Amino acid sequence: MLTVNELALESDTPAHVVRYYLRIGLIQPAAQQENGYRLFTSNDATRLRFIRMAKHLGFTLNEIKQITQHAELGESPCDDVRKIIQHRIHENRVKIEEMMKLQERMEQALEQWNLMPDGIPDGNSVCHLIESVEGSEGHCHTET
Amino acid sequence: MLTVNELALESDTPAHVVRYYLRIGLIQPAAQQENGYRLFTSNDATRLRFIRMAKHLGFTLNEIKQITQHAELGESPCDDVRKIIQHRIHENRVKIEEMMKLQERMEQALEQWNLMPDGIPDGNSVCHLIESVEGSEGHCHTET
DNA sequence: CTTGACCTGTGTGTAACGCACAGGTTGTAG
DNA sequence: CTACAACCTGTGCGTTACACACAGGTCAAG
Repeated sequence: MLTVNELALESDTPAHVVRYYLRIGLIQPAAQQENGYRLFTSNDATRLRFIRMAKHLGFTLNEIKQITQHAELGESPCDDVRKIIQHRIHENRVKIEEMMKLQERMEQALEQWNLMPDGIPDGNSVCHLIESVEGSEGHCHTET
Repeated sequence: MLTVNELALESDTPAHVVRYYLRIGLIQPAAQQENGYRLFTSNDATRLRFIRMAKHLGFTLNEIKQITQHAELGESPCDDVRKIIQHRIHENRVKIEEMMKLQERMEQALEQWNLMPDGIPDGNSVCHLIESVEGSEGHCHTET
């Protein structure tokens, strides 16, 4: 039987992360000591390693929870796994594009500001640098 | 004097976002009705539009708070603004790179899985697809 | 006066931890 | 056997930027 710390070492996971996973019910202790300390088997270490793999692949903890619950019932989670990854690939592509647009906006702004002096704010203006950025009035919506 | 809803319309900001900004003290009501309703001036609409501009440029709400507080005291926030953007540009570049690596991992996995059938989980394995992914054991750390 | 539509402030939930705290445990020295 | 320090334990709260729900208030129409 392993303590939280030992399980953390065994599964190459920070101990506070193990405790967090316990808290949200992603893993459960196999037993409990009289003083409240939680105990685990090497099986739990295997599961934790699985969780880290899945996270590394972009699965959320909730999705991982679903997957392990399916697996626990003997149902194959593979179909869901494929669907989730496909969805995540699309999602991630959109996010990356958004961040690249932001990157461009920031770089353009910084370059533009190189030619501008600092200013003292007055009633009309908070920071003339930010207010000078082009296109800050034209856009309108943000997708989820 | 404007109500929350009118301020939201005036500044092109969703009303629930205005309420959130009020909650965290990013904006303050100019006055208050007897029934607790908060009231604003057109100056507040200007400030809200500034906030939206800054957000669009990648500033966090906390940073915007600092900036407006500086401006309120008559100090120029421009120097901080330049520093923050520089920092954010670097940060964002790192994040984008991480997300592109994740994208590659996900795409490689999905392709690899095309050749694999679904599997029924047993005691040793939760999902053989995820467990089959290469390199899921080799890495070790994540930066903040 | 009532009905209905709309608006109000506020409590809570989200993702995935990070940090802090009070108390428990273990090892070593005296 | 005791004193003390180092470490470990569970848990509460804070983080970001909202989204949603809810009970109650306001306003115009009829």
